[in-house]
Amino acid sequence: MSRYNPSVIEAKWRKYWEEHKTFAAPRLPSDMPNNPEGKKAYVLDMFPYPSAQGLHVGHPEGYTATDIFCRFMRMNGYAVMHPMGWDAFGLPAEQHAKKTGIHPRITTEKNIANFRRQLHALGFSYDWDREVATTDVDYFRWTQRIFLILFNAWYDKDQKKARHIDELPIPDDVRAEGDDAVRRYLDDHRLAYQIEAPVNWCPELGTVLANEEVVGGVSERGGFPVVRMPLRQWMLRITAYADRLEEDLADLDWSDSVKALQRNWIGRSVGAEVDFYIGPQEKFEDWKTARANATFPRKSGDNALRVFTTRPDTLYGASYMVMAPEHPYVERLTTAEQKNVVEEYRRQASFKSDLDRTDLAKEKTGVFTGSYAMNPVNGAKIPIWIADYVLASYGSGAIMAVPAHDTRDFEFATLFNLPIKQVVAPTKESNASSEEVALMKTAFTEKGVAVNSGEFDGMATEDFKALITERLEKAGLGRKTVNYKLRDWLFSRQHFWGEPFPLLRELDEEGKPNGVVIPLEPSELPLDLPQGVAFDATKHSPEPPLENAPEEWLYVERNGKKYKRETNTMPQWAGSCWYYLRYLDPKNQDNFVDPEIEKAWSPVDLYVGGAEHAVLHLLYARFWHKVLYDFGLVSRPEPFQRLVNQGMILGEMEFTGFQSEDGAWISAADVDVDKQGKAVRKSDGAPVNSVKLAQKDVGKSGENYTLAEEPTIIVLGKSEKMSKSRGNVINPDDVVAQYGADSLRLYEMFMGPLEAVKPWNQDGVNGVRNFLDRVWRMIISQEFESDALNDAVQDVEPNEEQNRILHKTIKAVTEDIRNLSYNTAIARMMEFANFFSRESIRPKSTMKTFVLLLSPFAPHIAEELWSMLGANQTLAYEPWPKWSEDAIKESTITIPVQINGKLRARVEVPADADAQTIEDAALAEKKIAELLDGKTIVKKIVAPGKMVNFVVKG
RNA sequence: GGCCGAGUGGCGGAAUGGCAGACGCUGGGGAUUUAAAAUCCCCUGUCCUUAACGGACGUGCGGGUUCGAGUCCCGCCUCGGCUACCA
Repeated sequence: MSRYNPSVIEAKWRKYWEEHKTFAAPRLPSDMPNNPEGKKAYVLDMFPYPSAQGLHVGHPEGYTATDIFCRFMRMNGYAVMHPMGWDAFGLPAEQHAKKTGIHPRITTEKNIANFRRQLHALGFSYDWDREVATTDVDYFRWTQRIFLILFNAWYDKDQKKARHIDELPIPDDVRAEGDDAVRRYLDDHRLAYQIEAPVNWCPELGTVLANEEVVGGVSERGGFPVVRMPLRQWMLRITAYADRLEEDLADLDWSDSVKALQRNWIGRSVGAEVDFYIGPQEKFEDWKTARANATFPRKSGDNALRVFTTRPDTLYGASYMVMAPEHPYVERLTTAEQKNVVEEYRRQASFKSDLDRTDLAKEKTGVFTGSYAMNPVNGAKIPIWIADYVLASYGSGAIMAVPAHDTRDFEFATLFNLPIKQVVAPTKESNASSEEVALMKTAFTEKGVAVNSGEFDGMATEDFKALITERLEKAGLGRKTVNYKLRDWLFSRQHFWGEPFPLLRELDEEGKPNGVVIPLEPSELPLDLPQGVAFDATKHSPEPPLENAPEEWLYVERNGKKYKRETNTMPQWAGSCWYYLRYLDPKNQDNFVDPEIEKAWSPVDLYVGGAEHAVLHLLYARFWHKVLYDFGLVSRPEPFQRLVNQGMILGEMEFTGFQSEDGAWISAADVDVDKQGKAVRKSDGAPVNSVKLAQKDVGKSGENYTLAEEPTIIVLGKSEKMSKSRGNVINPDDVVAQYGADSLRLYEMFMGPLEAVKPWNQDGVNGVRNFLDRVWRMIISQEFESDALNDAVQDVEPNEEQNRILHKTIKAVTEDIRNLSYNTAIARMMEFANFFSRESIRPKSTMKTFVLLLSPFAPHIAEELWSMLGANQTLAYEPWPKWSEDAIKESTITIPVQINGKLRARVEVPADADAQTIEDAALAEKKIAELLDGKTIVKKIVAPGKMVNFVVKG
């Protein structure tokens, strides 16, 4: 074997690693030989959804990055936990079942087998004995167990932690009402609770869709109509953890941008709740007196409409109020004259999807209820409207509108001719033009100084906010409140292919659920999905498919009572909320993870995955983890210490030119897109054809790409997301077949920084393959069918220069791996290979060290070269090479000499030369002397070891 | 609209405030070869200039700080991602 042949050596080494269980992680880090203090690295990839399409080049990007890190850490003596598994529940398998009748489990297992084969082919150092799939009954048994923990928990706001529901104090008045009231009270406080919530039902697809699967009122896939209808749903009380989820971000090694994303999503805002009086006008003063003698009530009561505002300082400017169309007070507050319009408006609003309602392009809408409220601070009588720009699900579902200082209210008030009253004046520091503000041309939303606010005039916004909140609180009219954008988590899906809820719903004599829900005992788990459920493509109701489960599964009798199983299933997120724990102890039959093992390996030291999971998955998993933490089931409050998002890999750069019907080129600058999304000529709207161009036909002029032949014709050059429809998808299997897995791994890491978005370039794969070929030739003899080392590889000590280059390479590669700067690490190794390929004597020890450096990146070729260099076992646990600073030091260095900051010459000086020596050398340089002749040196800057700069005059 | 990120050769990209463009791709030239593949060597930011040399300009735009700015500060522009009436 004289030529580098990846297909042979890659298969060989994969087999070796598998047979020797080279990458098996020990039960505990300290179980590993020579690791008494239990140094460990838990390195985790976001596990994939095993789609029918198979692996995509985006997957190996993150997986290679973590694999390199793992291999590096092993060689540094760490016990490494590096598992892989499958996030295998999901709608595609269920849709496939509807079309073909094939059970989702069969489809899923087939897809997993394909993914597993593809990942194996890339030589990742996973401990495959720890593989889990969220669809395994033995796995979701514990997902169900954790759900029971949530179900049996309430959140104690004082202790700021979850506690068992048995410890929830029951108020006396509730207890007095009897067992049923107590039961309802408990259910209202559980971390898992039920509500009626609208779902997106798509009759055509026969399924309920998530909000993100509905675009513009139709399904994302297929474009079928979607209707919203209320359905009983399970919710998880993630909002109880909002503050902790936000605060605990501080200690995590995550990028600021992901932290910011999570903070925005949680959306904490501090403000005040304020009650506006809506009772009979003559009783206003009585009401105020009553309120002043009591504390601010938990609920507003029938005589008041509660609002949330972050700007209580603008209370004097409230000129109307708005309720969400779904607000419970709407009916009561609608007068007889307004009844018809209000009802019609509510009906229209109910048809609109969340997306339609938030379509900002659209004008605001709303109707007057006919009623008025009284401003608690000045008794002003203001009209109450309903409008869908106010959301029922945020704050109290109603607002006080201050059009002078809120852009949305301003728009609405302008449209409906409602009064606009200025109560905040801009200061000198304000960005807004005071002229525009004075002319009421725009809302002034910044901080400023109070005006038209009675006794508070002249106060700065922040001071006024604090003061008025305090006054309102004393008067029983309001209180300081914190609100979150984060909503509770809708945790049920009307799908078959998900974890069944371990819950039973009690039935009354007529066989209807009576509202009592009891959990299964842990000993009754797992609750598997039933056999023999027909996959019906023509489902006519949004009821869950499990409603059609066989009766022996669906109905249960217990203590003489009849129960029906919960037929909703859990969302796909559920399984991914805790998989990192199961990997640690995947076969445990008594617990989801042994606490000793959990404690030893936690937390995940490095977690790598796509940015699309920066919010939901990570927030949900952190939430579950904190619940487990509150119950002492995990040892740390946060699961993922360091997080890195790999950037997306785009398709190859594509050039597009435009031609008119007669074949004449049209510059892209003269092409427009018409309403149908078709390209047309700007001047006359004539149709235009897009033509794909080869790179050689394209040139560049200034900022623009142009036709090489006709530089006046501008063409478009762009890299797009890979997609089947665009036809620019790269299949990793093909790349492996053509170049080898090591080349694919190396290329993906060489493309650029891990976190950057980068376009694919097939020639680049060829480039790294050339590098591996060169490394091979550097060490292995090129003689036909020879297995020998290259004659240049000899058992000698490296000379000084060779040694310096070796140590520089060790240092650079080591530091780059620590920073995950793999692209530059590879560049340094290329320089090494370029240098040593030209050396006629290549010390064997140097070659061996280099092979170790290369091994995390290209493990197959490295193992092969390692064995050719004389080893008889894997290099996976060889000590990582160390560098010596002394070896790197050069005796002389070249220093740039600048005059007025411009490079004019270079001088050679001893590496440790002091400032004076360097200055003298610079002044002695012929060219510098010439340039300085006749000039006055105003200043000399000498940075020893770096540079010299003379500032001159004249 | 808000938040985040990015603008450096033909392309991907490199550069603790100190020699801009490492490394790779592409393109060009040469060596080797009967020829090709493979391999090896040289050149490859723009402009001016030379026999050789040499010089000017150059990191999206405009300012600033500094002896010195791709890097720091202020103001813009463009592109990408996320988010979207959250009171």
